[in-house]
Amino acid sequence: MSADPSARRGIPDATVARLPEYLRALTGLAERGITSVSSEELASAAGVRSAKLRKDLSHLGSYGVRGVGYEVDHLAYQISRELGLTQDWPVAIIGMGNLGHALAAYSGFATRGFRVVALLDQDAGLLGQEIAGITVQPMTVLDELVAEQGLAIGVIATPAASAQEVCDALVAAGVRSILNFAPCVLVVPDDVDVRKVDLSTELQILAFHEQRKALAAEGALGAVALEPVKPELNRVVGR
Amino acid sequence: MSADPSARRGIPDATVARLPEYLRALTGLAERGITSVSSEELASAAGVRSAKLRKDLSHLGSYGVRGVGYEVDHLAYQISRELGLTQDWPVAIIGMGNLGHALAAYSGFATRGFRVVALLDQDAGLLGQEIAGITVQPMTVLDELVAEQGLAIGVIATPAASAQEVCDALVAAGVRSILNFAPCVLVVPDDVDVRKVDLSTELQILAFHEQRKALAAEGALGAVALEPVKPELNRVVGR
DNA sequence: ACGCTTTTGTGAACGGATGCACAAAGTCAC
DNA sequence: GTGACTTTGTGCATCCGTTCACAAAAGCGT
Repeated sequence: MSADPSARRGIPDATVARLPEYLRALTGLAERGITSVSSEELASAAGVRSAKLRKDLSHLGSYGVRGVGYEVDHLAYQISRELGLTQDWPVAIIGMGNLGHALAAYSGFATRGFRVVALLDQDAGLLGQEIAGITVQPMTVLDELVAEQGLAIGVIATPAASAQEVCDALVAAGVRSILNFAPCVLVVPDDVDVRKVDLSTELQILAFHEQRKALAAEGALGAVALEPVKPELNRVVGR
Repeated sequence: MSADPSARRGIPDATVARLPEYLRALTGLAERGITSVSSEELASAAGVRSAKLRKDLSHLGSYGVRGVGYEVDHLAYQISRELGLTQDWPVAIIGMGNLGHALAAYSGFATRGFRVVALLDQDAGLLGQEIAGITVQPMTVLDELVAEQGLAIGVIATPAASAQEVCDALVAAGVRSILNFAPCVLVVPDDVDVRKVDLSTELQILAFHEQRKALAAEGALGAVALEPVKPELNRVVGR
């Protein structure tokens, strides 16, 4: 309806994915006492091109001043609001193995906007144990957490074998946003969002590029080696 | 040069990012004794559309049989090879805090293709301690690791404040592939690949979508009440 | 041998994201 | 008030990735 540029029905996913980085950069600037920033400077701090930054920001409204730049606090607030960080989202972590344990203590949650309200595990042996000041509870409290605490986000840190089962329990309890650390594909209804964080996938992508670099170097040396001169350049590369 | 379809100069990044998932799906099928699979089945197991899967696979060559499908073992091998997993990549983890500790013990590395050869930390208090069977060493051994172990991949699990410093040390030692868990932008030369894994970014993206869902529900209920009042509500801050 | 069925591999259309270049809109100096 | 200067916001062209739809290729039954 409105011609308001913040007709936020359609902020591109690619833009949304970058907003947290912009917010982080702005927070850093604010801590250093900087109150105003140009798109060029902010883009550089966030690791993108200034044109991309400006286009991204234009999707949330017109918060800059031509000839001057952006007011750091104000822009940070606008991005926070757009991301829904002006409220605290209750989070539950399921699976208190190595990873879940680390996540419970990880400062990432300490960021304004999120609050760990529960640690859950299926293993009766861990129940009652206290981790990072929170008592580990059984999965059966999920319904209660959603109803009484407004639990909205579930973090799955279980082995892959139990991830789908845990996911189903979260969905059944009414959780519609899931962060999955288990290396597997989760099947969920359309109205549930799943984001996946996968260490071994990332390593494999790095390995692909690393291999390409190694092959390129080898190829370059090989080409030289084909020339009848300079045989001593044949060094072992990569491997 | 060659008209070989596996002219791998250009496998799209988007495709490379999905290959690990295909590989995982294939491994799962193989474990269940399945020897042949159609693009439809494999795509379903990997959570993508069959057309996308087929196009992705077509970038590495023509390994399917029309009217039949793909031979599981063979395709798994081809993807492994393309990803560079037929060799073991030496990995070092830097930063033995909560996260680094969990990563050292995490089974993600146990996947064929990677081998943790060192755990490093700048804190002298942790040196000599043994984690997951590996002794924590100081950063100064980096050069040695690259020269003698062929260290190729560095995993940064330090706080954001020291991440760039650690990154610079890795690059100086010759490491060209970095997986960064610290919530910050790393500046590196062009020939170095950095991939970032960031818990709080992922949570914030989820929060955005969660908020949108909440607003949509609210809007559906109270559309009449909310609509006329909205303009000028957000223009509070001057400068 | 031959047509019927299945499934791959891919050309072509489409849509979204990126980068470029510049007009519009503001500040600042005087 | 005016003109020079700075920086935003955005139309446009381009590129990359996804989806569609189908011809080509293989197996199978007769």
